[in-house]
Amino acid sequence: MNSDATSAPASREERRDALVLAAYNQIAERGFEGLRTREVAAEAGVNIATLHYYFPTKEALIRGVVEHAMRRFRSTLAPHGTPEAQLRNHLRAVRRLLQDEPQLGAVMGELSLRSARDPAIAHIMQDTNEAWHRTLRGLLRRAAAGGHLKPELDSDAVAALVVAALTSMTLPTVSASPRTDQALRQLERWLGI
Amino acid sequence: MNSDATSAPASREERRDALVLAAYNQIAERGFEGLRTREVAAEAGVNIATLHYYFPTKEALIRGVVEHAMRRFRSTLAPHGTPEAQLRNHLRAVRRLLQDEPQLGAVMGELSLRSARDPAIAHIMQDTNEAWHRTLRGLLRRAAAGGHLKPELDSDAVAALVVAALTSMTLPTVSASPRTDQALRQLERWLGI
Amino acid sequence: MNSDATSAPASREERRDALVLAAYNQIAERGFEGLRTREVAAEAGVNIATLHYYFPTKEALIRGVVEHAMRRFRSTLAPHGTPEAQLRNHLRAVRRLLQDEPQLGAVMGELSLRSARDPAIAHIMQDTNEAWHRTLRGLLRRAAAGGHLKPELDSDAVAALVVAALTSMTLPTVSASPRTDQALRQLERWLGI
Amino acid sequence: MNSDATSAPASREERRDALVLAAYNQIAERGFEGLRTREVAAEAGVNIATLHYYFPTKEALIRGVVEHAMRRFRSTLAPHGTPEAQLRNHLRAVRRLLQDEPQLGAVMGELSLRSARDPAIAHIMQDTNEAWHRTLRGLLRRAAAGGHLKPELDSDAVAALVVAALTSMTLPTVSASPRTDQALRQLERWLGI
DNA sequence: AATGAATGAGAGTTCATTCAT
DNA sequence: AATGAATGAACTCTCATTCAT
Repeated sequence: MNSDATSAPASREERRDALVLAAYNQIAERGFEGLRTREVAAEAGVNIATLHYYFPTKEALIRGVVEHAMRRFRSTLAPHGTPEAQLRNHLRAVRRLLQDEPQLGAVMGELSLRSARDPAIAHIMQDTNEAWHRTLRGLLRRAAAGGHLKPELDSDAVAALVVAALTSMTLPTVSASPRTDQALRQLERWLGI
Repeated sequence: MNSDATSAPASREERRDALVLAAYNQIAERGFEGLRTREVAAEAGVNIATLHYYFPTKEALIRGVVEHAMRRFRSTLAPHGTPEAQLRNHLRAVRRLLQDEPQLGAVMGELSLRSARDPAIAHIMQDTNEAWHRTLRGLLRRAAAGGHLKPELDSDAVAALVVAALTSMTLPTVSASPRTDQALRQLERWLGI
Repeated sequence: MNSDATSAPASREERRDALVLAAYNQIAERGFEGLRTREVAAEAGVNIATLHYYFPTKEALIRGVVEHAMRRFRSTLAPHGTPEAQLRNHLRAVRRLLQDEPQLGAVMGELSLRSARDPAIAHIMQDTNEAWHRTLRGLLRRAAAGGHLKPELDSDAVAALVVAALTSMTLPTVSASPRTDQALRQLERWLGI
Repeated sequence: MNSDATSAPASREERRDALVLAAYNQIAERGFEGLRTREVAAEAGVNIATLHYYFPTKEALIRGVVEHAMRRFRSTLAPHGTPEAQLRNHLRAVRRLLQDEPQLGAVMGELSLRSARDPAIAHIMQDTNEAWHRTLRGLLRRAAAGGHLKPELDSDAVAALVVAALTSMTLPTVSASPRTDQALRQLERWLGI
């Protein structure tokens, strides 16, 4: 619950964001299964009718959450440094992001499952995944060209494997395991970074 | 819809199984979000009250689905042959299972996410994952001991990575990608199998 | 409110009818504007969910009311005796029906207005009106053929005027006027019956 | 939608009238059942809060509509010429008015039904009807006195019948019928005008 | 004089569960 | 063992109205 009597009056954008964030947290905590508009409104400190003033339907609110999660996740995709360093940093950044903000993993997992039933989400997730894959493949190729990576690697296949390994960490079953860090380090060893 | 007027009268066990299977399919198709007991009963060809005769609550029915999914999944964990062959076969068997019975992946994904909220499911999923991990680690060790695997590999870490990679395939985002097979082949290459 | 603790258990058909009757009374009392499913359920002595067990939507319930009102009204259209007597009896029967069961007039008025927005209702009302018109025209012709009516009358036009005059009595503005009976008697005088 | 950016700034009275007219049109189109203040405000090109500045409640707005409709209708009641001509003209004027401005019939019908629940409306409608009746009766008497009408007619009863017949034309069921004009002509024939 | 933002009360509808038979 | 009927609680969404500016 967020109702802070001393907080400054929220602007239009801030209130929208607060609602999206509340929904984001609710989805992380209870899944789409347990997402209740009244709960979201309460957590944002507003009346249920106010929620509908900003988002005409629950679906519209969910689209807001999708955008938020994607923006949040894409922030990890813009590294700098040498390609090898970027690769290593990227693996660790994703891992850290999912650890520091466990909601993101949960929401991404929920969205991934929902994409099987919701073409709009499927499309967005696919786009994001494609961008992610291309970024990784680019890094792998440049690292190989610079002689800092075993040249026999198929950059497409490796990129796909890295995406898969990192994606699996959005699932509690995997991310809760104490061996997940070992798995990532093994990946780094194989990549030689 | 399963109501076959000419079918033999269903035994207690058969009816229970039919209900579990109907629920399993419903979860695969609509997620926990869209699981409706009435729909399950209808698909099993019985009245909603009959469902509650076999499963007092929706939760009880879900526990039945969990058992079913786990049994289904564990069946892939019992390979034979040389350790290297078992390893390779296992990777392919999991891949094939998820392709042939897409419901299993969907349900496993749903269960994985739900385990964050449901300790009972979390416990079962963890047990299954532990068993899976131990099986893989054993194979890796025996393969290494037989000289059929690069000896410098940390079998614990590799097993974790394999589990992660295969688990990621329960998510539509990954399993729908055309590069998933390449990723698996890359894994085989690194393992040297 | 109808909840009679000593009443016999209602059969499927009885309960349906009770709900339709409750809705019919509510529409008469408060108009479509004030029709509330919860109120209807309460008047029929059942839970709101039970109402939806019998009628999936409010619209379905309204269709039930339309049928009921039409059946109720058509019952007046089957007279017997000589054509002149039938005519006279019909005028009086309609008048009496609307006086004894003021709900019917109110509901018919509501339906008439709603037919401007609801093609299904428009169709039903039109059919009923056509049947009514034909019945009256038939009576007028037979009465004229028997020499009991001024032969110069245009039976089509007269029938239309009778329908209009009687229909106007569904409006409270008209039916509440103390001169409505005089108007009907004037009509009889002109018809010579 | 009426928002004309180039129009002169509306005066207090004009804005009030615009809102009443918008409400009048909405009632004609959707009935009291579908009357929404937001829709009215939008059609008048103002904010919903502005509507409440002019009309504190929805009821107040409706009273405004009642006045407007009554004024509109009464305009037909002031004929001139010989009594017979006035009578004939009146019948035709009402018919034409309802054809040219179908909203008026719809609104009058809605008001008539509402008068059963709303004493204020009932009172106004009754007054209007009384005035109408007296006007017609006066015309009938003068026409009879002038020898232009069958003298045996009961002017009170005939006036009531004329009012009833014309009132019925506010109902779509009647006014939509192609025989309404015939009915009116039959009335004229009987009156001998 | 006018508005964007907010809300309380309540609408129709859904759903897991229960009960009498 | 099986069901039709019934329900309490809760859901998303709507609407007339209010309030600060």
